[in-house]
Amino acid sequence: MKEPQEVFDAYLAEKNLKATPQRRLILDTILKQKDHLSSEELYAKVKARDSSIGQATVYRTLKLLVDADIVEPLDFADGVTRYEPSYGEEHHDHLICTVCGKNIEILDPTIEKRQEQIAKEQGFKLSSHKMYLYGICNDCRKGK
Amino acid sequence: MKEPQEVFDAYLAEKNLKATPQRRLILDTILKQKDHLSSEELYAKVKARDSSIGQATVYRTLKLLVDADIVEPLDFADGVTRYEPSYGEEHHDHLICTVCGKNIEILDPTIEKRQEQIAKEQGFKLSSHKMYLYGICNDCRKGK
DNA sequence: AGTGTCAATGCAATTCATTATCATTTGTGG
DNA sequence: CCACAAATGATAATGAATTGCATTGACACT
Repeated sequence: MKEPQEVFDAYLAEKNLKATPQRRLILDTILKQKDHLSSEELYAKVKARDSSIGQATVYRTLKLLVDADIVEPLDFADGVTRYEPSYGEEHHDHLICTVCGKNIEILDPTIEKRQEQIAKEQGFKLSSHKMYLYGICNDCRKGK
Repeated sequence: MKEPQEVFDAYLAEKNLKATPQRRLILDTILKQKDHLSSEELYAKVKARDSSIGQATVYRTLKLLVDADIVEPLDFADGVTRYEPSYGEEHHDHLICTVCGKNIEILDPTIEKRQEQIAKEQGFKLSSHKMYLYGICNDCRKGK
């Protein structure tokens, strides 16, 4: 499989956009991260490596990465959009603790299959889906 | 079954809050609406009936209605939160056409059950969930 | 009716994430 | 190496949502 960086370069070339050091650095920073980063957090990490980079560039690059299917936006219902690398990763959904913010990745074939089926029944060609389960985790329930 | 207005009154009474004409008017306006309204749109409709009502009151009342489980917030990923009456309605998810914006309400017991199960397996007490299926509807595929 | 209390309101101002503007700099294909 | 479109960083602007505040209103008790 191709490296994410190569995929990004190809995407940029195809769109007649430029491969700049900033863009490379931003992608590299996301890839190095296991967690789901908000653009704010990402900006902080990027800035630590090159303090001259501006917020706007981070936002702009994130958009490109999402469009290039290298990164996926997540909505944990706390007002900020988070991102995770998606290129080469298996699709998964999220189970989120609304108290501590902990989140667990889930993958359930039963659900995935039903989703496809439902869409077909309605005459839709499914292109993507989002599923978020919100709840309170064990620790937070005990911690009361 | 009780009327939504009664439920709201009961909720307000329990919380030592007041049943004001503005609040009643806002709830009434939502109930009269079949579509999913953003607070902006709701504000416009409310203002048409009583031009003295302020935006903030609409926001504040929506929060109360959500808390009272009379109304449910929806997130169609377009930056604005929409609301729909949920009291007395069966829970459902949404299948959205990314071309024309059409959205179909779906309800699938299989998925609902699996969601509960998954949460339990992870030690979570599920409080809510969101599931959105995005695709292209029959009409829009033909219309090409 | 008068008064005390406290929530509710409308307005304006504010917050916060995200986006647009713009002058300047920098890749990239020729 | 050049020309030029695209990218950048700084900053201003946007837009949804929230908050502060002075005023108003509702209700209970006298």
